[in-house]
Amino acid sequence: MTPADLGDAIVAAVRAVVAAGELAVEAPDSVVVERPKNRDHGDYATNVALQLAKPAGRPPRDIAELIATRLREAAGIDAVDVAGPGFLNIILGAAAQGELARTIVTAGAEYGRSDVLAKQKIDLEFVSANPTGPVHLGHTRWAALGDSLRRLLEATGADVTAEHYVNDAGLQMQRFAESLYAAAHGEPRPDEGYAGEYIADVAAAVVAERPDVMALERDEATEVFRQVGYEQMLAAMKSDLEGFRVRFDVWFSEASLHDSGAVEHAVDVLREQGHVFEADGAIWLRTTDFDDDKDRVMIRSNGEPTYFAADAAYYINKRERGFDRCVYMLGADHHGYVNRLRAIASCAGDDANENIEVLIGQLVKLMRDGEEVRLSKRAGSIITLQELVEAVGVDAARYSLARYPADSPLTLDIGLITRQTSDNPVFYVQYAHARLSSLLRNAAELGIVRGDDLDAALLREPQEGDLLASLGEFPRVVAGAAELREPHRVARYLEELAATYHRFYDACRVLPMGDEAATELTNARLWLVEATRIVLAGGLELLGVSAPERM
RNA sequence: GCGCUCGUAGCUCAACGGAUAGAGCAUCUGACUACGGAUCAGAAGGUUGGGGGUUCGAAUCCCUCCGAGCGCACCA
Repeated sequence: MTPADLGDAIVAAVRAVVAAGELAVEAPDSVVVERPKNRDHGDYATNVALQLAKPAGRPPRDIAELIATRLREAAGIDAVDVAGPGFLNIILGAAAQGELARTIVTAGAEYGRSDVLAKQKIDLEFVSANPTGPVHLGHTRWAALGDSLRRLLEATGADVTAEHYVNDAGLQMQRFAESLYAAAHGEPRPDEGYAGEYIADVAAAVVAERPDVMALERDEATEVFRQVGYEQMLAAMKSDLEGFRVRFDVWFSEASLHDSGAVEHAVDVLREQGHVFEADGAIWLRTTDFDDDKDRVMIRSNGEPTYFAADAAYYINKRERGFDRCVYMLGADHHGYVNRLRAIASCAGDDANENIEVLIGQLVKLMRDGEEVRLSKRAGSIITLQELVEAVGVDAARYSLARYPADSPLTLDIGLITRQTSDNPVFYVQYAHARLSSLLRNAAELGIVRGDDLDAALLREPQEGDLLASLGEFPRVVAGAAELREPHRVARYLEELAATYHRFYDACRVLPMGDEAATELTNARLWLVEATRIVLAGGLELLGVSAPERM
C-alpha cells in the first residue's frame, strides 16, 4: 500500500462518515498523509480531522473518532489511533506495506515518475552566463540546481525546455574584444575591460586560429577578436556544462533578437497593449502600471534598444513559442529584475502569476581556512566550474550544490570539499548503493535468484517497515520537489533513505549464512533490496549524480 | 533613503502552518573471526536574532525593531 492508496482510503472513510449523516461537512478530495517523525505515532498520520474541525463546527477529536471507526474497516490497515489534538495515527498491516516492494520492482525506473505536471509547457532558463568569461561558481550552483530541476520536471510529466540565454550583444562584447586585443598586443587592460588570466589565454587562442589578426588594423582586428573570441568562449562554456552533465535544449542568442526584428515586434506588441509611451526622445514601457519601481526605457533617444528591450523581446518570444510558463533562475544580485520581468508579462497582457516565475537564489560564498575567498579571477582560487570539478569531481560538486535550497545562502569550505570528501553526504548515499549492489552480486554468485513470488507479510521487522515506508515516500518527494522547484528535497530524501537502508542492513541479514539454504525471508528481503536499489539509483539520476556499483 | 533576500545547535544546513525543531561535521561513549566499518547504537549540544499579533497549533503567515547580503541607469 502506497501513501497515495492510504490517502484514498482515508478520503473514502470521510465520505462514508459524511454519507451516514454523522458529519455535516463537504468531504475533501484529498488529504494530507504524512509519515510521523516519531515512530510511536504509527506508520502514517493524517490531520484531516483538524482540518475539518472548523467547517464542521465540531471538536477535532470527535471527528477523528468518527473517521477512525470507518478507517479500521479498510483493507490493509491494522490499527488507527486518535492522538493529540486530533491526529489519526495509522498502522498498516505488514503484508499491505510489504507489497510496496513488488510495486516498485515491477515499475522499475518508472517508479517515482508521475504526471502531476502533465500538460505544462515550461521554459526553464538558467545559468545564462555572459560569454565574456568562464563559468564561475555562482553559475555552477544554478547549473546543478537547474539541470536537476529540468530532470524533475520531466519526471513529473512536464514538457520542459532547458534554455541558456547568451548575452552576445552590446557594450560588454565590445569591451571583451578590446580586452583581447590589448592582451594580444601586450597593452594594459582597457578601462572597464575584463581582467583575469583567461583573457590572455583566449587572446592567444584567437591568434592561433587567426594568425592574420595581428597584422590587421585596430578596428578590424578587434572585430576578429570579438567574433572568434566569442566562439571560443561559447564552445568552452558548452563543453564545461556538458561535462557537468547539464543539458540545454536551446542556446538563445541575444543578438538574434535584434537581428530578427524581435525587439521591434515586442515594442509593437506592448504598444498594442497600451503600455508604451514616448518621453525625452526615448520609447518607454510603463512598467509602473504593474509594481515596478520606475518605468523602463526600451529604445534610447539615440535609437538603440536597451538590454531591457531585449529581455522583453525574449519573454514575448518565449510565449510565442508556446510556453505556458517561463521560469527564470536568477542570482540574488539580480533580484531587482523580478518586478520588471513580471511587469513585462503584465504589460504583454499575460498573467504574471501564471506565465512567469522567477526563482531567486542566494549567492555562494567560498571559505578557505576560515576566511572568505573573494570572487576574483586570479588563478589558484577555485572559482570556476572547471576548477571545482577538477577538485572534487562532478558527483560531489553537483550533489554539494544541489542539496541546499536555492534561497539559502550557501557557504562552501574549499578545504572541506577538497580534503575531506568522505564527509560529503554524497558518498554516504553512493555507498549505500554500492553496498547494496555488492549484496546483489553476492546473491548471484551464491546462485540465489529472487523468485517471482513475494510473501510480503514476512517483512515485519521494524527496520523493514521503516525502509518500506521510506521507499513509499519517493513519488511524493519527486512531485513535491518538482512543484516547489526544490531539487534539494531529493538529496535530503536520499540521505534519509540511505540511512534507513544502512539500519536495515545492520539489523536484518539478507543472504543465508554458511551452509544454510535460502528461505522465503531471503527472497522477500531480496525484493526489498532490489526496490531500494531502484529508488536510490532513480533519485541520484534526478540529481545528475552517478549510482556506482563499486566505490 | 526606498526595495528584495536571508538570520535555526560551536560549524554547514533541514523542517506542505502540525505532535518532543531535525541531520551531517566537530566533541564524548560503545558495536566487527560472515551480505563492503565510507557502517551502526548512544550521549551532549536550542529562548528558531528581539518583541508583539493572527489560531486548535507558528521556525514557517502579519507588524515592528536589530543584524547580514544584494539591488535601485537612456550599463549590460
